[in-house]
Amino acid sequence: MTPQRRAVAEVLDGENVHLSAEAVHLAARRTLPEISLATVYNTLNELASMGEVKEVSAGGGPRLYDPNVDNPHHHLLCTSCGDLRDVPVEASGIELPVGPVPGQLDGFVLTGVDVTFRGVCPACAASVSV
Amino acid sequence: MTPQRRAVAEVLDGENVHLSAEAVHLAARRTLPEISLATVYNTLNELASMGEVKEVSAGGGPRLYDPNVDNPHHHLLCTSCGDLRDVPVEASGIELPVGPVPGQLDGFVLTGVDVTFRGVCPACAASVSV
DNA sequence: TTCCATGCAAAGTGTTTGCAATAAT
DNA sequence: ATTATTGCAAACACTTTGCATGGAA
Repeated sequence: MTPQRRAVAEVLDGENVHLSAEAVHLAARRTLPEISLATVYNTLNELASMGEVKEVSAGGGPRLYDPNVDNPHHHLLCTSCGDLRDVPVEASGIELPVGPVPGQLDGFVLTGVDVTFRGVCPACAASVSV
Repeated sequence: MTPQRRAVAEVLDGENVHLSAEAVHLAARRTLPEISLATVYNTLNELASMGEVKEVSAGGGPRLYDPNVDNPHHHLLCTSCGDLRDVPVEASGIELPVGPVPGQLDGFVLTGVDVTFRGVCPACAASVSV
């Protein structure tokens, strides 16, 4: 556990709006100014393969990193500014299949389901109408 | 309507496995060998903004293009080979909210919901176990 | 000493853009 | 003649990789 990894982990910890690698880099620099972007990428990839963090691809932009891996949740993407936040499952009107998913899926071995709501956040809606 | 656009449209038409821009380029070359990749990108972007095609971002890989914009459906992504195919809604065990979505979503104006199942396709499962 | 993580810079992917040549009205 | 579209190549955004350095066991 190096200072760099700790810095990256601290940035992610407790976030509910998900960050890009560059945003993580920026934030991590506040506590560790000499950390490099490559190290942030490497660390994020390690965290992802350890299952500490989940990579989510939002629209066409950069990959975002979601530290909330324990509570099942959906995502809410602002297609205007790219912000991606969590949505509690019970607020979404969608229920995930509880049991094993039906075999209709062509013999796939399923590992998960992602649900992403797309829309325009209040801030963007306001700035468009101005 | 130029030959290039027709070639791109023809490639996409009727596909149920979604293609990357490069795959579209490759396929379009079969009928129009001189078509350029840039034109494929331009055309795909136009089709997308006209609503004839939907861009979907699969994992970290290239963007994929989904010509099936009329029938609501989910997606099934093989995280091993990157293949993305349609799933009929009724085969998924997930029901999309029918009415207006609850106001719990922080005042977002919703434009859609994407549901993506992740898993490993039979072909990849077989080649892993070999 | 041995090892691994870092930082930098270069290379790699995927996508967009500037511009001259071309084709259509 | 005017306008829009193409192809090419260069630029661009994001991510990964190679390699020399430096710290920890």
